[in-house]
Amino acid sequence: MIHQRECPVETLIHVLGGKWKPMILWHLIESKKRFNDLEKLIPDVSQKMLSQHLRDLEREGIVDRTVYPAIPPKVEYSLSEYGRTLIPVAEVMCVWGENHNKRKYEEPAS
Amino acid sequence: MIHQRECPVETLIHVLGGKWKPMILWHLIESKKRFNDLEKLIPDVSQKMLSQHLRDLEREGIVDRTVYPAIPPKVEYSLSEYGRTLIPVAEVMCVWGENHNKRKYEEPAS
DNA sequence: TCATCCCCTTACTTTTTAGTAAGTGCATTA
DNA sequence: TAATGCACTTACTAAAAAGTAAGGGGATGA
Repeated sequence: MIHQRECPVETLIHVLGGKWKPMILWHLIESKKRFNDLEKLIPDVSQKMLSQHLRDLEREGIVDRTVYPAIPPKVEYSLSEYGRTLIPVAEVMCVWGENHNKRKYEEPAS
Repeated sequence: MIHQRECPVETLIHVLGGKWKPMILWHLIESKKRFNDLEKLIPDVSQKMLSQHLRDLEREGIVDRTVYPAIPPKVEYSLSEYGRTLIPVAEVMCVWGENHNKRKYEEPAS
């Protein structure tokens, strides 16, 4: 039975690969956030992209969305239990990325 | 001194994020390959994308390109020493990605 | 009464990425 | 003489991702 639609590395890249997704997750690691909070924390993101990426992450099970029936609306986004399994992966990626940036921008002559 | 142009997770995604890059690297882990070999190993890639991705990876220092002055031309691509530092990162990504694919395609009811 | 707050969605445009098809150069092979 | 092999590049088209701007709905505060 073949269920694997793509290379697993690509799968992860697809999950994390939106322009703002790493930033969104970064902020959600710290604590749950409201839509408005994320807008302020990620100054250049548009509402459209923020909601699109949040929906993507929700669909993948990474992010939980909690709606409080109130007016004005209140919605909270948080990293799901499953989403937390991404943290160590992101850390490894981060270390490599940091080193790569250093290599590119700090030691161009090496 | 601020040299960091982007979030390091994005940096890595950018390096690995072309449609065929993970596949290219996967094949180069095993052994060096010629352009032609890669074309055969990755059946759906076009020559244009293959050479573009190889040039990207070369520019980032991941892949070494060796030209043998012969006719017909002979060019070999291999993972650089530096490129090998990506292997453990890719492994971690792979494990998460495999699990995610399983979750999506094998246990949709959970 | 009007603006404000919150959490979005929709329509449209621009930018980025990928795909398609054809062409290049030179030696060897048929 | 013509086709083949290798490693590409170029011009053009299509598809995907992102950006921009505007709207909506209903309570609350000025």
